[in-house]
Amino acid sequence: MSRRNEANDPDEQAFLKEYRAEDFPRLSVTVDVAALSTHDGSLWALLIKRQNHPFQDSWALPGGFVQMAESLDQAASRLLAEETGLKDVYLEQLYSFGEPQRDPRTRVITVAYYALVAWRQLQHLQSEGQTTLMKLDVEWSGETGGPIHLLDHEGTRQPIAFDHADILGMAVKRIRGKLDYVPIGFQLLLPRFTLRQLQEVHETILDRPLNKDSFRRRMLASGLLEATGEREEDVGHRPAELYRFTRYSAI
Amino acid sequence: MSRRNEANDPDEQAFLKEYRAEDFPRLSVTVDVAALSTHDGSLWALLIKRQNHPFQDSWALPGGFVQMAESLDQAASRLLAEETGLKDVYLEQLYSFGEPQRDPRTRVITVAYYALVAWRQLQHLQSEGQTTLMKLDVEWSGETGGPIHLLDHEGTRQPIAFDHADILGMAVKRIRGKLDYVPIGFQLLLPRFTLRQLQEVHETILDRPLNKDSFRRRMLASGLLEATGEREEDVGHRPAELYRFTRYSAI
DNA sequence: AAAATAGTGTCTATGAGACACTATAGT
DNA sequence: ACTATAGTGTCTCATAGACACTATTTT
Repeated sequence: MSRRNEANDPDEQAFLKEYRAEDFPRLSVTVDVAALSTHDGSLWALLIKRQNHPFQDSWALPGGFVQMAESLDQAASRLLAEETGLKDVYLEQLYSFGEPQRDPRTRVITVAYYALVAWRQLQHLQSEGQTTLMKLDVEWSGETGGPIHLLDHEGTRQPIAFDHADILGMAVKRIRGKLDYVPIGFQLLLPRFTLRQLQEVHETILDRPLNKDSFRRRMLASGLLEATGEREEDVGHRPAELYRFTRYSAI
Repeated sequence: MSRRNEANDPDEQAFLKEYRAEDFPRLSVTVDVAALSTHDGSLWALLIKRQNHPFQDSWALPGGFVQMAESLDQAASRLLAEETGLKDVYLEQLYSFGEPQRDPRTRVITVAYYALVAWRQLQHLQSEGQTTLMKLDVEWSGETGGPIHLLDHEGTRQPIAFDHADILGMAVKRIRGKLDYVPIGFQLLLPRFTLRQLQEVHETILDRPLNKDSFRRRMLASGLLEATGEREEDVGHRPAELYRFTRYSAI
């Protein structure tokens, strides 16, 4: 971040004293987080059932108001932790949504974030009734974009609050594009993983099969993987080598 | 956009009537636009000299407050037109900046946009004193990212207001990444252009030389170019074919 | 031994870079 | 004719996909 370079100008001090923030339009800013995971060949998102109007009983992303003294990143991290208990996950700003009527209560602009979480890290959350994991039904291929649908465990479509279907669609579009040149697949796996598991994560995100040989070569040539010398256990076939990410980001 | 699906629930109507927006934190939201162009092997940005504190006499991006009834995209388009006269340009949301102290007056979150404008379209603006074009000095290569510096026509560094050096840096990073798979180069050229001009735009954005043969093949194979049958004139060497973009976005 | 997946070696197709060559304008 | 750049043809090299083959575990 660049920093201010004229902080002690007395002229400026006088100006700031006279400045009245109320003279300019002020509106609400929220942060919403699309926390995504992969499991069983599908993308899943963490959602919260709305208890109140508007969109009562619809499903919404965890999120809330940005406080006056916190940055947007801090707000995203705080709100995700407060509403779902998730901490220390890969979190990145996605896009800001600001259609005037997106919230019927008042003008609210939301800065959307997405998080990538290993499925195993979500298992203990699933028991708590407040937050639920739901499968994403993406009707478009590639990076076309557009809203997605939510499917419950029986495969029934569930209603989504506000424009959160657009936010989730944007998150899917973003991670599909990013997967080609940034190793985000690791964020969806435990620290030690097999190449097959990594390939499954990629195939789930991209929603298309990948060539096994080429995928192996590409990953090993990337220099981002490190063989641990350990192997899978109890797998009913030849066990695969376990790898780790050499620059496993602590976040 | 998804739309609301429960608009006439009387219970919800009652709820909305009781809702008081003042009960929640409200802050200022602005939109800032990094309008970029290419010329003479460099990237240029459109800047406005600040007349008032804070950052008096520093250079700032065109921008301003989002009005209550307009979308973010509309605000970006309106503010760019109001402050620079530019209309109908390629405009896309970039990133939202919300460090608590980024504006010393009050808490302001800005949704940054970037615009791509052909150099020729900027020529008539240059005479007006209020807005100025300045060369971008990007100290990092590739998509590393980071703030940039402004250079005036004599090559002297100029001060940048707020965190606008970060916004400009983010814009450069974004268009470098996007150039590989989205044909944004056309936005920086007139409707008819030669392959050499298109290559120069790419080289300027990426800040590295590109292979001529490979570039030609790639562009012609993309299916996005259409030969017009016309040729350059008065060029002092064999004139090149003029091409047009087959899906020239009207925006 | 059978089943299942891990992992290797090799051939081929494709695209990028390099380079030599021809083409066509102005001077 | 000379200069400068446009545009073509071809060779090589790197990488992805395809496929055959071997390796190693559980049952």
